Amino acid sequence: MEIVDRTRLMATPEGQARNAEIYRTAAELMVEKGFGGTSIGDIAQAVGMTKSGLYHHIASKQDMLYKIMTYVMDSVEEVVVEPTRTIADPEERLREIMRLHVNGLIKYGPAMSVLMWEVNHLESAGRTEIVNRKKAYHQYVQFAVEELEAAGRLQVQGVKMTTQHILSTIRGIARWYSPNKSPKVNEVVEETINFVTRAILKPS
Amino acid sequence: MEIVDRTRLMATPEGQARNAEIYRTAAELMVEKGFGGTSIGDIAQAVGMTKSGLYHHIASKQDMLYKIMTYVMDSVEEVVVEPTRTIADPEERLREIMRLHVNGLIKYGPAMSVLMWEVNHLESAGRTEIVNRKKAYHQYVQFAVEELEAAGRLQVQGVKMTTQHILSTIRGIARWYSPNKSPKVNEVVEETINFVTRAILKPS
DNA sequence: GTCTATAAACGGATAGAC
DNA sequence: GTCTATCCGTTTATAGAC
Repeated sequence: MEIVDRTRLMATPEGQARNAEIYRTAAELMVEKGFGGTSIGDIAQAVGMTKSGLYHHIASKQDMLYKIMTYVMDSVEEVVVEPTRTIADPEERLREIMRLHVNGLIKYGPAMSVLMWEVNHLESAGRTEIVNRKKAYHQYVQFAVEELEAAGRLQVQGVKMTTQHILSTIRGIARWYSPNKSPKVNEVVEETINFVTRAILKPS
Repeated sequence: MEIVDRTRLMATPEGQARNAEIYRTAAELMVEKGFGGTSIGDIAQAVGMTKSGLYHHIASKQDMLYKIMTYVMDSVEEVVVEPTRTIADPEERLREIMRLHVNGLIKYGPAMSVLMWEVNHLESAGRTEIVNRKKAYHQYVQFAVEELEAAGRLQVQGVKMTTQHILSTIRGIARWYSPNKSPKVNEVVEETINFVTRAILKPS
């Protein structure tokens, strides 16, 4: 099941395939070596170009980072938030959010990792924008937890800390999961959902 | 309750106070801007010195990173692993590991964050060494989970994934916890332990 | 132990040819 | 769309004075 078209995710507004490869490679390098540790030269070399050649495709290193984050954030809103908005039951909604979030994490690992861990390197307006969108997503998850608490189905005291723990567990997957290895995606998804729901919900 | 003397943690072998300040400041900057994004000039400025002045205290930027990680790793082994080795019951041991780990995380936040997230920037021999020590700690935690499974007290299927989720939850705290804010350290410790134990243990 | 000065390399980014 | 050549600021690191 495709969550979203892979090309679209990393495409620039012009939507060219070459750009997709550039941004994907850049994301991979940034995850491996950090934004500051990844030079334009590194990226150029990885896609088989010179620095100047690369600059034909990008505006600046900073803008690259912004574009990667924008497209991933778009995807999260499109494939995680939108499809779950209409789920009335908070437990079911939270389960679905987690399922889609983990699936996206695994499919678009590097770019999502950049979004999660390199926001500090964004500058000025772009930074504010991405930070706000990330906060909004956090709020969206927290809202489900709040509804669970209001319904008396939450086992824990702190809604905020609970939300943090849920998201930490999910984000952590990006650090240890490697494709083509033992646990299949679906196992990871299911066991993560079980882990979290057992942790936060009253036994039914 | 002091986990370990703060000066000792970041002291160089010579054990001078000035060095402690330098390494602590360096760790803070590296957490904020990443290893690659933090220059020797930044660190020098933050401690009120020139770059050359700073080089009297350090061998190289790379060596700084290695020293920070070594001392934090030493601390983890000393204040988390050693005091829990003799606890026979795996559940009690795991609880105590989590308690001490979270406490250390909060007390020595920046340096621990560097250990957790900047290992990729270590080079050659030092990198191998630190990576192995981190693996050993991971194994130590996983062993408690394995013993719980052998005793039939584990509710989950995968020991490895469970260990990852436990450590993700703990490490995540470093990303959202800010001192002098609402949840007191002890609340964080207790609720985190509850979160994890509910997630992984069969109801007793 | 801290400074000024400087070396040597690398960084992001641009101009202009093809 | 990719290249060579180049600009210029920054980076790590050292030499040597005080």
